[in-house]
Amino acid sequence: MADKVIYLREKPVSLSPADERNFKIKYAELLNPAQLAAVTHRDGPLLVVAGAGSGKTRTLIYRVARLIESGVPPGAILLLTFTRRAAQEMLRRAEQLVGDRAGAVAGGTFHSFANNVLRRMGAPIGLKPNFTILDRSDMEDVVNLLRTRMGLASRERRFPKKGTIAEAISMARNKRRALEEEIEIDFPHLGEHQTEILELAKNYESYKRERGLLDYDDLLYRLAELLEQHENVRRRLSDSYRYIMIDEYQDTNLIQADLVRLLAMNHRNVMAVGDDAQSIYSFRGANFRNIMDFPAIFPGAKIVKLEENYRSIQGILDVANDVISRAGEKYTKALFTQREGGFRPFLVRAQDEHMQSRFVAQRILELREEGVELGQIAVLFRSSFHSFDLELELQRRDIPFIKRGGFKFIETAHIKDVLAHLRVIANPADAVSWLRVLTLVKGIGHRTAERTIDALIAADDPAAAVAKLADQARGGADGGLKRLAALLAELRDVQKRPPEQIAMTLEYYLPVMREAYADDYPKRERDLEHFQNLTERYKSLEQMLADMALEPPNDSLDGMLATDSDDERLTLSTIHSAKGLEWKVVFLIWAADGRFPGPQSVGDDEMEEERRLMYVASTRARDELYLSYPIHMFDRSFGFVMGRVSRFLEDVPAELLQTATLQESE
DNA sequence: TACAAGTAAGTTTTT
DNA sequence: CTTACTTGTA
Repeated sequence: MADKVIYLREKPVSLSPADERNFKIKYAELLNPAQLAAVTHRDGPLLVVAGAGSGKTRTLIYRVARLIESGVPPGAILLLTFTRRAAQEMLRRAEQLVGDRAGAVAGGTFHSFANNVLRRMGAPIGLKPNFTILDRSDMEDVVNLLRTRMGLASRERRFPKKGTIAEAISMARNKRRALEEEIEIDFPHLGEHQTEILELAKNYESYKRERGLLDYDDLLYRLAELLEQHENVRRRLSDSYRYIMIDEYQDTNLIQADLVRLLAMNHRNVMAVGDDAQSIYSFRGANFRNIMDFPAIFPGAKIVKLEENYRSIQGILDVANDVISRAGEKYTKALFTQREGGFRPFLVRAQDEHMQSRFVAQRILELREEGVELGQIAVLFRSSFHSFDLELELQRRDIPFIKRGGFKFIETAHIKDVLAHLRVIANPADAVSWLRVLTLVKGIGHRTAERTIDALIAADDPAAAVAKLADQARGGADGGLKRLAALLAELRDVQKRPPEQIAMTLEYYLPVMREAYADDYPKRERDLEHFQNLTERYKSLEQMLADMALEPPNDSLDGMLATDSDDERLTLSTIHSAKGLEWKVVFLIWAADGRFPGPQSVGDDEMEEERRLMYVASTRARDELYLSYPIHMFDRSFGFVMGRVSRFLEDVPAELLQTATLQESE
């Protein structure tokens, strides 16, 4: 941004019909009236309540194009979306409309935006640009460390485990509650440990602050802190991003809504797009009431509703509308479509899980015969383990697939091990990674590692400090420490690029790994190879590490052949990860009570969210929708029990669904 | 003090 | 299947 930009802001620009001729794109011909109203809106707050498949993305893209065509510099537009993938996809489509200029639009998730701003401008609140981002399992590592350090582990009453504590701490922050209150409301069974947990949470805060560590929640909170306390920073950001657009607004939480308010304080040019009926992230503190509250935060906001669905045929929409119509909460709109079609969604009863898998695999093969590409088909499920049996069946039949959501291979121990070595190079104060790196050395356990870490952090040259440790080491740890010192020196010495640094780390780590995971190291080696390929393109270590924490590649390798392109692969996905996507044919497996909704959805609010999930799942389908469930399902404590169809489908009128029972052929 | 092996208990969704 | 904690051995 070299040129100085002067903004004229006396009056919102209102275009008379004649002015339309100044635009290359014929907006009025390409958009319906509601979409057009949203796209041509220029200054001031705008809320777009957009139903599933109503052209929400299209509206955002055309608004970006319209702004650019009106002379707004692309760099002054900030597009906050749910995943960076979504942002990139939007910008790609915008580029098709207005050309390369769209590439300069800023975009990403709240977290990645916060990361960038804090690295660039975080100094006033005491942040160094090389801070480390802790993902959830890093956070748990720290909690665990403090738990042992505080002597909370061995007591008569079992102290809650690290995951639960981390969950409570994070949830409190996402819902913007005091931890006491959060424990009382969502974790009443932890009440007896409250004093210790509060103490631990306090230690966790100072531990992070002292070592330049930020967890996911810190990214948002510290950005808010920066904007609130330093008006000059806020002004600078507000001046550079003069038009802010937020996708999936129903899934933002209070702190994110607050960030929007702060960023837009100086110009109020905010466009929020969302669907209250599709809010599925309240477990992360998201609150769909943010949508309703938008006009209160931004008085005078214009509201546009998009209700026409362009995605699904009427038969699919009828089922989806019926599911959501039984919700306790009344939603703002009902979808309609002009896509007629004779297909009614199938409700398929299978004898057991394996039969369900065979049905899905068989139908997919038939569809392929009919000319439907695998890339046009998806299988959705509530929890990622629901697809295990199906994955085996797909492999058996050589159907290539890609799995999204659930398991992240970046979180497996071996990948985290490799990353830890690079993280201590990027931020030598990163105690979490030091702990990992040191305990990997043979002869060093938690005790020794912990005693040593503070000295390492204080040292100017960590590699030399490790070498010194090797000299003093007892118990056969010296050899391992020497090799580690050599690696660290090598990694630090030259300004190498991530791919080389990873290659060097692997040379050191692979022998260590073969010993540590003697039983399954071949699989882990393949993972590491895949990981190496993924990181090939990175030029900066910091960028790579930030990406790995914020946008981890979460595709599983299983069932994926190197030769398969995206079009030739079936998608398996959790419903959460399918958000915003669509396919020609969608299968929803395990539509059974006890799986979907799961056993832990007991409260009314939780059940409402499960219902919205069912709505999201069914509205992903364009032409065909198959809902299936097994009537015999395995339960840990009861063995095989009778399965029942999901309560959300139970009351759907019979004429809206075709029911089918699977039969073994002779 | 480090670590392997064994027992027992709890299991969703994501940045 | 993972995590927490105990016990036995070097």
